[in-house]
Amino acid sequence: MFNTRVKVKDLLATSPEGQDVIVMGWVRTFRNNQFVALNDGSTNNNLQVVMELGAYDDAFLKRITTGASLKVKGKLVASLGKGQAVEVKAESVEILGDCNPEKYPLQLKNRPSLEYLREIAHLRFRTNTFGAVFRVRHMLAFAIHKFFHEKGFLYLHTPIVTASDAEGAGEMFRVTTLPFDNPPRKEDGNIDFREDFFGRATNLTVSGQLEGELGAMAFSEVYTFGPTFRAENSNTARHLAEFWMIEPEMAFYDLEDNMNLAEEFIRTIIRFAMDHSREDLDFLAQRLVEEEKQRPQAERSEMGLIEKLEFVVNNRFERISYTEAIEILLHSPAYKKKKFQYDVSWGIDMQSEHERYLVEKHFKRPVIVTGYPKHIKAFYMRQNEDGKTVAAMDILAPGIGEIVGGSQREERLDKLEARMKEMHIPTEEMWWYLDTRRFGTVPHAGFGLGFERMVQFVTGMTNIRDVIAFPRAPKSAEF
RNA sequence: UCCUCCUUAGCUCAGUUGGUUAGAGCAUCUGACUGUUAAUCAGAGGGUCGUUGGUUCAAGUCCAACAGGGGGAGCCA
Repeated sequence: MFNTRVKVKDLLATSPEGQDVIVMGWVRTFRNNQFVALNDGSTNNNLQVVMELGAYDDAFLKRITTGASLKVKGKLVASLGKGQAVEVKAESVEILGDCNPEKYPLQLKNRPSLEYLREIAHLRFRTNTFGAVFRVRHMLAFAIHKFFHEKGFLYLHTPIVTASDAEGAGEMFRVTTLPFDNPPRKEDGNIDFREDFFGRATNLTVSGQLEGELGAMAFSEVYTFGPTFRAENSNTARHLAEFWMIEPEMAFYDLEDNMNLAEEFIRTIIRFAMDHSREDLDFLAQRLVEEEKQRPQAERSEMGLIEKLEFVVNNRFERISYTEAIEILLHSPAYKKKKFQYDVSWGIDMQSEHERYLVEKHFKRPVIVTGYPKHIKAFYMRQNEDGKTVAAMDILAPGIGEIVGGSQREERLDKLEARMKEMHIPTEEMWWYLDTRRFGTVPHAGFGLGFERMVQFVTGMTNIRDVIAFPRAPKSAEF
């Protein structure tokens, strides 16, 4: 019976002919004991419900407070007021849930800060900003599945709990059922994980890539899209301990195929969000304009949010080699004026300041950098003929830095094993991974994309904790 | 983890060279008004100044430690 209701978004797009409607939602504001701005999360726009003066007693009217939930039956009519095209003339109003205004922490007229809203993350979805952010997040997630599905990729669910093999992607969260106070120990004093639930040490996954490669060796093209965990003590606006990552892995792809896919992927999902979440993106763009007004002129961005997204959708990404990137940095005015804090030379792992210079100052667009020195990259990346570099590619985006990291994988067993030994990665434990190179190996490639960074880029939100529903970060796991 | 800044009413913020009873706007409450659009108008209540310790005749104000948060860096997605 609740499903006889019509969503606010649909009502606002309906031509008013006095038809009977049922609408439910939460009160945003209540003016003049007559006008309820009702919101149900389907859009940031509120539906105006008009309650006839004198038709309700005072005690009832006092219960219609910001945050209270209502069921309204009435007629959809053309609005007499100027702020909206349609409104509902109420015939009955039922309060589904009261909301004590003296205790309700979300009084929207107070313009609460993002930091405050983070402390009430269970309620922040009811704000326009977070309403828009999470609808856009949803639209991007949907676009991602749509993109890969239409290309014939198989959605592979890689495990959340993994054995502690050397994947080398960062600090891990341990998964165990052993007692903390007195765990079983081996003779040498170390904890005996043979006694643990899985009979070995296990952790939360830091990447689904290796398992993704196994899938690609049968299905040709797969992708994973799931939660990923890093126990790094990172306190920044672009790191989380729990985040969502998209990792496609493709057989019969070389590095160029990989770049082409990554670029098409990014462009396609942004286009999709612009086509299907335009209202929310316009709202977020306006929010950014207001935010920028608080900043000094020099720190303001050159492009608005919509312009920036249009630009990315309509322009090719710049593609340069690592060696060219170093050359550009060495010949840059910033380098000559000693503006960089960290020195530049071939072989360095580029710092944030270097990446930002390339993306934001030199090219002013997303940049794909390829051919990194092998000593700063992972063991599984395909070694180039020069003996110094690997077939890696990073996509750097304005404002957030590295958004994609990928490579063509080393498919040659001898080269891969030699590299693993050099990097002290135990080949015995990785027998299952090496089997793909033993039995019908093929050239293949893939990349990883941090979903929250993508959402940041599209929504313009500067703190990653504001684009995930319940952020997990050092010293922070409320809700 | 490092550097730096911040923490005053429910929220956003003022608070002078340390000085008597800590302020504003909004929110909330009471009343007025009633086609409003962040409604408007009048009035009221609301504070252990993050915590602990120190300096001083006197601390919101100075010092230290700790906690939480912002910005930047490292690690990375």
